[in-house]
Amino acid sequence: MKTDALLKYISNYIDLTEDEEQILVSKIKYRKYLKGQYYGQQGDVCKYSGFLISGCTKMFYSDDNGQEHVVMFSIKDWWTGDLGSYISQNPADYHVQCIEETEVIQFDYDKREELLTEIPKLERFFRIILEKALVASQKRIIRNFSLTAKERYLVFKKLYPTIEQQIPQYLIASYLGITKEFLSKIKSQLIFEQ
Amino acid sequence: MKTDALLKYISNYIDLTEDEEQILVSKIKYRKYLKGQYYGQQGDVCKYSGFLISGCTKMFYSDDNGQEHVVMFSIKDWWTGDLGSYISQNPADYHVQCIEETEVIQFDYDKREELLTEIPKLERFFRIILEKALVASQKRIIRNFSLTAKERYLVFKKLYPTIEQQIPQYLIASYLGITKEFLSKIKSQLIFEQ
DNA sequence: CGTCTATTTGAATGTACTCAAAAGCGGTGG
DNA sequence: CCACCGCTTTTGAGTACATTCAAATAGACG
Repeated sequence: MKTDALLKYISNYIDLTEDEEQILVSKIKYRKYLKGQYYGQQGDVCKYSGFLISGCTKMFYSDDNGQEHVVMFSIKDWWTGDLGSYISQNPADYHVQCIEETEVIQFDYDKREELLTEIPKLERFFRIILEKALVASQKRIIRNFSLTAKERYLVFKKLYPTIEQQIPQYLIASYLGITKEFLSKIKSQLIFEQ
Repeated sequence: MKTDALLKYISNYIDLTEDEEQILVSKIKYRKYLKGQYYGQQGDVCKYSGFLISGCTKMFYSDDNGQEHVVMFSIKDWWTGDLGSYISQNPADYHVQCIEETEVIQFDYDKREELLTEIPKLERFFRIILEKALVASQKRIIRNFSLTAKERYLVFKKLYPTIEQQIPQYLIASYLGITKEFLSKIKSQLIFEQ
């Protein structure tokens, strides 16, 4: 089943009975997106929070100069969608686009609310993963401040070794907060140093 | 009561019965810290998550060059302590220090676990505030990338108009990811522009 | 093979940093 | 009330890290 990956992931944090798993499965849906397809757009309300089964998405922001800034990538066993828009049901600040063919399990906003009421244990599940996500986000802020671009790139490679193979370099540059040209220079410098 | 501020804050998100409020109050404790006092240290396990009643704390990181980087400030109606250390009960990455006399309501790690078991509704409360915190953290990442130092300073002033009066300038510079000298230059430039 | 997109390279520029020194400012004591 | 101390902020010169813009090169796909 397509939902197995999600159930297994949840079981790392809480124990669901078979009945509860059935209720859960009845309120979520599987969906496949093509490469390049938008999961959600800046300005639209984010209707679904998505759990990735396979593939990769980028969440990004287009600034006033038309420049794109990648906020985050999502891969297998992580979540996608503009969380701020999802929880408030207000227009999204970010675009979310699939970098490759991507399979997700979707939580409709209303359905998730129902689920949280019917299976209060899920509150605990989301609370725990949000704590972890917040910690990771804070660490990223610190890295952006205290490390040079080169160091940030090396940390990125260590933290997410698989992502680098999945996506073009200019997106990594954007995620790291530098230009694609400069990342290219960093890489050639690293080769030279060896 | 010193705990009223917390109860009122919680009531924005969930409804507790009087019994539940009593259980809650029985498991938390009030504490006052002096200016300059450490709430927690890098390397030590963060034992208490703290809800601020008054005052101000900074969470910061000392990098390899001995430079300090402010990760966040906490003021009234927000939380303090190294969350990553608290949730994992591993040594903290950050120092947390009181910038002025500060009153907090403390959640001991074990007591909070008990509370979450006895009052499952609290899972919901924490889930909701964590969602908001994560969204804010992501927005900060984007601001750091897409805005210049000057713009970041102006946004900071708008978002947290009260903090600027509470703390020295060099801490704001650190929070913004710039040197104190450069923030000083930005300010003189802004005065000149008017 | 040609086209489109992604990456690399180089020169000029800019934003923010370092280091050093001076000025401001609040508190304490004579 | 003034002088002095410690701490914070300001100013300036020189520098470094990263950007912009332009052009060349490399890769992927039909």
